[in-house]
Amino acid sequence: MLVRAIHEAALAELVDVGLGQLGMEGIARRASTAKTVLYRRWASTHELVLDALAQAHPVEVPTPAANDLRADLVAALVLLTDWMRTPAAAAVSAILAERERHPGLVEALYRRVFDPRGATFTTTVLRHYADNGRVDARRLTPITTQIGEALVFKLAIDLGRTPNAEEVAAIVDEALLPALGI
Amino acid sequence: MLVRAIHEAALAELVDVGLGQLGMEGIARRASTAKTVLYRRWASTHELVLDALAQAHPVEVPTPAANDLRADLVAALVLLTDWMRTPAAAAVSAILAERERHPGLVEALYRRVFDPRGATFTTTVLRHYADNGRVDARRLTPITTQIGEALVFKLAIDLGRTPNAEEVAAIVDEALLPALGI
DNA sequence: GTGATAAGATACGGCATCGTTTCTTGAAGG
DNA sequence: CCTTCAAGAAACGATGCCGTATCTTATCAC
Repeated sequence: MLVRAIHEAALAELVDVGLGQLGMEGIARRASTAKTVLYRRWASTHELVLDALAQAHPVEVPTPAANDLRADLVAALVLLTDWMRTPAAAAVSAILAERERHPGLVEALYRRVFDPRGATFTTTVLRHYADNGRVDARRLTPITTQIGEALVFKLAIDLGRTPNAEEVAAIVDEALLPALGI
Repeated sequence: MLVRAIHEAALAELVDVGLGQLGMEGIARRASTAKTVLYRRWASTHELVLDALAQAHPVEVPTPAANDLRADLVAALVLLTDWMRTPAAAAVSAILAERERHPGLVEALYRRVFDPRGATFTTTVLRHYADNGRVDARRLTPITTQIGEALVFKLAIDLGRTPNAEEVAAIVDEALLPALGI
């Protein structure tokens, strides 16, 4: 489908040249179409990108097994790293990087893409175990629920690549579980 | 001094328009000088920005008191949040955001600005206490030494502002100290 | 006072993108 | 077969940045 090709081209172009250099001309080139076609449908590159992200494959949701906290946490964070390797994630990070310069775009991104998709990765797991009494609910603070994601992001920045399964396991063992009192 | 004004203008312009839109023309406008002056000294906007960052005020170094681990960790992270509020930090984040698109620039940034400045914030403190035997040295892994910084960055992203002293203290109490076995 | 140097202003041709307009091509539906 | 509508191609004037060249002005050293 034409629209699908344009969506993919928009995200790929965004990742390649960055939000600051993103233009209809470049997207049209990459999609092998004419920019007339783009202007007929979208008023700006920002709207086009938001549309592309809204149509992108949704993120998988962790399904806790309820009897192995450590494995469920690792699985949730591996889901996160898997998503981080998708083109959509690269596009999202290119947008979030420019939060200061385009606050409206970031806000629209949350409203149209993220908010309709519930909670974050480890939070889903942690709430599940807290409901079962296997984790002290008082330990679930705005800090502790972010440890896993925070370290995944930090390692991704420092290493220049997304953490692998062993590194994710180390995050769970060395940082997350201790903070839960385990 | 003229060069100083140009350096400040370069960083301010970078933060305002982003690395993708950064141009000599804009920097010259902001510094109230002529393009000619810039081209006489610097070959590209990237070199100019690197120069500006190398000249920027260096980051303060934590000085552990050696008898209060918690207070020293909080102080180290507060130093980090203080630095994050400087124009230089905003410029650095604008550059790191485009790591994928300008790897050479990021590499030069590390080589010319960061590497000459030793270790990170909490690491300095943690190594100090490990040397004194007050912290189990085996607990100092590539993961645990990054917990503080990782959560400061994550909170900064999620909140859209740099964490305050109470939030930093919560990071230390709820995540960092437990991971150290305390 | 004179000479040297850099700041600063202006203009240049070249080029790319902007958003729009016009026209051609092509495929589907009746 | 023929009509219709969107895709696609090409060109438009406008704008702005590129990097350079030219010329004037201001500030020093001597």
